Amino acid sequence: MADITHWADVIAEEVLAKGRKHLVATGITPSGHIHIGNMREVVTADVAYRALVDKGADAEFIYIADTYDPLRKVYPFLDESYAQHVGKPLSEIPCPCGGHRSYSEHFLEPFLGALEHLGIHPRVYRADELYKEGVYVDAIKQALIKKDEIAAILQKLSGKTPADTWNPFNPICDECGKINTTIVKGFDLDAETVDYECTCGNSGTVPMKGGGKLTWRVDWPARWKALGVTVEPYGKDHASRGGSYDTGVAISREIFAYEAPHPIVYEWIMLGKQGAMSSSTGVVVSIADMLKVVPPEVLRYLIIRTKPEKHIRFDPALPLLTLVDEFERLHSSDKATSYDSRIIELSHAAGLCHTDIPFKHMTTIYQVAAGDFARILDIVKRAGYDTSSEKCIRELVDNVGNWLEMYAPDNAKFSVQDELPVSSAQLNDLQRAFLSSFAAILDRSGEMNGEDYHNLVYSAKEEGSELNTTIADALNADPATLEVNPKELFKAIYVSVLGQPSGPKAGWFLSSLEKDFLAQRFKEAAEYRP
RNA sequence: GGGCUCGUAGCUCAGUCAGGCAGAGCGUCUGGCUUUUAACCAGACGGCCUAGGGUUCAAAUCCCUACGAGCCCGCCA
Repeated sequence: MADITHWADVIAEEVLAKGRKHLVATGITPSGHIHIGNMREVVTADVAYRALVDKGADAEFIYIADTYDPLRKVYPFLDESYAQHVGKPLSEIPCPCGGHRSYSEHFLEPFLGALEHLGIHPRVYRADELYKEGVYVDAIKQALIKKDEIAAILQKLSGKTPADTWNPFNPICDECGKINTTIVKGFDLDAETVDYECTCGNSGTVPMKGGGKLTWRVDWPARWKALGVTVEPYGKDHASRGGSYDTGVAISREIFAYEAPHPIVYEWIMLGKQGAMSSSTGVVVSIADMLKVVPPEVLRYLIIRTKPEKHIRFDPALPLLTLVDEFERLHSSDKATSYDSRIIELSHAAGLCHTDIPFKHMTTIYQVAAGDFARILDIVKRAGYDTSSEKCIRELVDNVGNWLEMYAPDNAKFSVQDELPVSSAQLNDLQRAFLSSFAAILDRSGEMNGEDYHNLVYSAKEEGSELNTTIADALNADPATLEVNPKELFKAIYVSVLGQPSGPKAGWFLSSLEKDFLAQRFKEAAEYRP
């Protein structure tokens, strides 16, 4: 097999063939909790951007929050009082929680936090600010002048005739504040103003600067031109023939004399067995929810390893562990192909937290420490992991804790019992002898790591070993005929500590607990005879 | 009614851009081993690359058609 080129590098090569200077853009409307499909959009854009930079392009990456779009309806998560705000630009509506300066900011802030989390650092623009600063004024003039041409393009490509009163510019009414109830009556290119009438009965004049917004199908190409966008990913909803990319290409070329950006069409992310994520079916996972359980690198990996035009299936239960394992294995593998390495490299973007603690191991540590961060940190230190970045460990701990709570199957869970479990009464003589001998050795030994514990348990069946000899003495048995099944020994450990017959991999598990606690507990269990 | 994308091992998918012996991980099976909340090591099995046609010395790859799956579009991102 010849060397495989990662899709991001393929895109970068195609784009570079058109020129060296590039602007990768992505945009999302913060009308509600930002959807996971949008995560794919920004990760895709970020990766394309990084690939371009890696190839020596003079590239920039921007994110535009469409804060000037009107609120479409009172979403289920909104109070009924929001009915009065339907039709107003999101940036001009009060925040649902009262803690942000506007409605759009309420949803934008956590999303920007998520971007930071994922190591994605675009220059952020807010559409309302761009309009208010006048960035769109030239495009607005062109659109107003060439209204009929635009209408003709829309009609030709999308097949529907715009209404007589249709206009590419939607003024914001001074009176009711709405943007979707106004009709343009005239404009003045020198004064840079637009006259309108509103269905609320008001009429007036607004400045082109911040007085309204271009309709979506015109806004998009206007933005390409105004900002110089050359690469942009978008969901397949825009990719239909006659869809907004199609009309955007034509409007951009014919009205604004600007070549449309290189398209990257991406597919949706499907959730587990529930199928496509969609707000109408209620199958929705917010980015915040996703980041609660998935380390950011793994989420990037999930998206980066799959070509944009393919569905991604994401299952947050056990398959998540497989995904994390796969990532970690690839990450530390020395026989990864150049293709694998490239995927890891792109997943592990600059500014992203990375610890060397396996997710799976953390599920054990977390439960041993009952979620207490200070104790977790102690255990992690004792296990010899890198603890230089407490922040990274904190993130992993939060992911694991949330995963255990939200998605982990029961058989992945356990809890260390504060008191000796009563089920210890069932232990047989061999198990008791083992526990007391084990405890005695622990008392005398220094710190032990996972492998030490593992080896120590197995030494019980080796004739002549300290543990074997002690057990034989305790039972008054001949070491030569002593039958020791390690399985029973493990069971004794789990029963006395967890009150259940099985548990996490013993080495890791025991080394996560305090040695003195173990010695004490094993002694109690060995002597417990109700 | 139109359109977009996908179809490769039991599962999840690389490989298609740029044609050159059919690939990985997981699962399964076999052997080894110190059984651990999906142990580890070694190996094997596993494919009419959805179907049919075309181009070519050569097709999973390019072209046409059909079928299957998912989704989008009627100015509302």
